Amino acid sequence: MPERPDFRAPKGTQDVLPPESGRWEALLAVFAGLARRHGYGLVQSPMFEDIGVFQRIGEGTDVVTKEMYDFEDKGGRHVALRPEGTAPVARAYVEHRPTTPWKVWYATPAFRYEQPQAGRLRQHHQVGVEAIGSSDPDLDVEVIALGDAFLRALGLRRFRLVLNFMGTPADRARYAGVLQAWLRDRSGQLDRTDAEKVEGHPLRVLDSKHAETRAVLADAPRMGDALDDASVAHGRRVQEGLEALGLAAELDPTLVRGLDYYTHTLFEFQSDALGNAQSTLLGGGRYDGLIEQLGGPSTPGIGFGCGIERALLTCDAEGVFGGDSPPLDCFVVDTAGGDAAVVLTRDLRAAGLAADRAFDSRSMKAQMKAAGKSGARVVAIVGHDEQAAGTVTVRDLASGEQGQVARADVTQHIKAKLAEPQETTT
RNA sequence: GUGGCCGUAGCUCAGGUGGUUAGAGCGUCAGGUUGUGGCCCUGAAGGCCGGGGGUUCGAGUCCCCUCGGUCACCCCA
Repeated sequence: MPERPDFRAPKGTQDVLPPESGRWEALLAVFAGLARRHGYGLVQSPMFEDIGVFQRIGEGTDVVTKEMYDFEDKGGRHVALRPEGTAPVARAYVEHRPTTPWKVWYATPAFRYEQPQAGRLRQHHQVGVEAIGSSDPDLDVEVIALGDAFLRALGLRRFRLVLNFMGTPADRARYAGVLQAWLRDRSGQLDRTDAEKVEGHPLRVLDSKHAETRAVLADAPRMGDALDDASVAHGRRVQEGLEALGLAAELDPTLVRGLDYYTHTLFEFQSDALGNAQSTLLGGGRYDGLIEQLGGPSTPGIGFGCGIERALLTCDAEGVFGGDSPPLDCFVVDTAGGDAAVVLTRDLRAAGLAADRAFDSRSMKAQMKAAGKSGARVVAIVGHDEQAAGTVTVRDLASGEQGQVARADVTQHIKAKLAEPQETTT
């Protein structure tokens, strides 16, 4: 006996099917609309890049060093599936040199080889924006406000905006050195896993969850003290702008993000709806050195990414952004066979209506059941009687009223009927 | 990558201490109404009990391995 195949979606991936996928369509439409109104255009770039594109941006990060899906293609090129959305856009900017400020948005899968759990997948999806070519703090404010507007448009309310400022790459390096020296002297008091980070990534120790470490950190040197005057002014202007828009932000000097390229403004929208482990809904920041690292001229940039699965999970937790798919306008029931249903359904659709029908010559009762389940407002019945008389029976599913309409007038009649306020009786 | 918990029809689940043909609700299909949905009634289909190995006269129930999910760590969206 041959083994029966038993294929499943790969570990850490999932199929999104109707009706759940209706929420994806809606979410994407919300994001696309907001991006357009903010002056951002869509960018579509490859799902994989030369692995160097990603290695350049995160030499010390887990996302790049441990979690990448990389492989050699048949031509011997070492490529990687994108683990995040910013680097490919930055690479495209360097390649094409569009005029600045270049404001773009994307919706993309992202791949990371990690241990999956709810809200953390090996293939997840993000919507995001990037704005390249301006260091104006007002742009930071615009990007953050766009993130806020998006979450609110989904109906989310129970989230908070957390901010930090890293300063210039030089500020950041200086602070990392100071912090590292300070932590070295106290490595015995830190949690063991945190102590191991001191040499490689001292900044990572900052957002530790371990109580021992947090106690030590209480009087560690602050990042804010390491910033130069211009960096301080940038941060202040961002905070003023957010305030002018009525956006409450909480400054957290221990906020550190997983990609190493951030400078100046760093931000996250967090929700505790999913528990601590997956609290970040949307995160981003400025990356003023990134374009240069990818071979372009020194060019500032800022952006964010938002995880779609996580956003939807958070919507569930808050009981918002439900998945009511738009109902059908008309369902065609056919008991006579022949071309009547084929042609009528086409005509309804051509007239701009959402129309569907039953197949497989099912009984009228079964077809009516399907019509009811479809949520259609009206049913158009074509049977022997109608075909003989050159008419169609049009039934209003909510009221149960029905009548004969001349075949030539059906689409007009149904359109007019749909324009009437919906019956609520019976 | 490490550790805990879980894995029975499409879905949600029930199946004391191992014992004959593995059950329910919902969903699906058909009939009750030979051209009329929702409610109701009747019936049917649908299970390598995640997979493999072992213990046993006998395993959905016990043991081992494995795959998947989930939670925590880690990391992050």
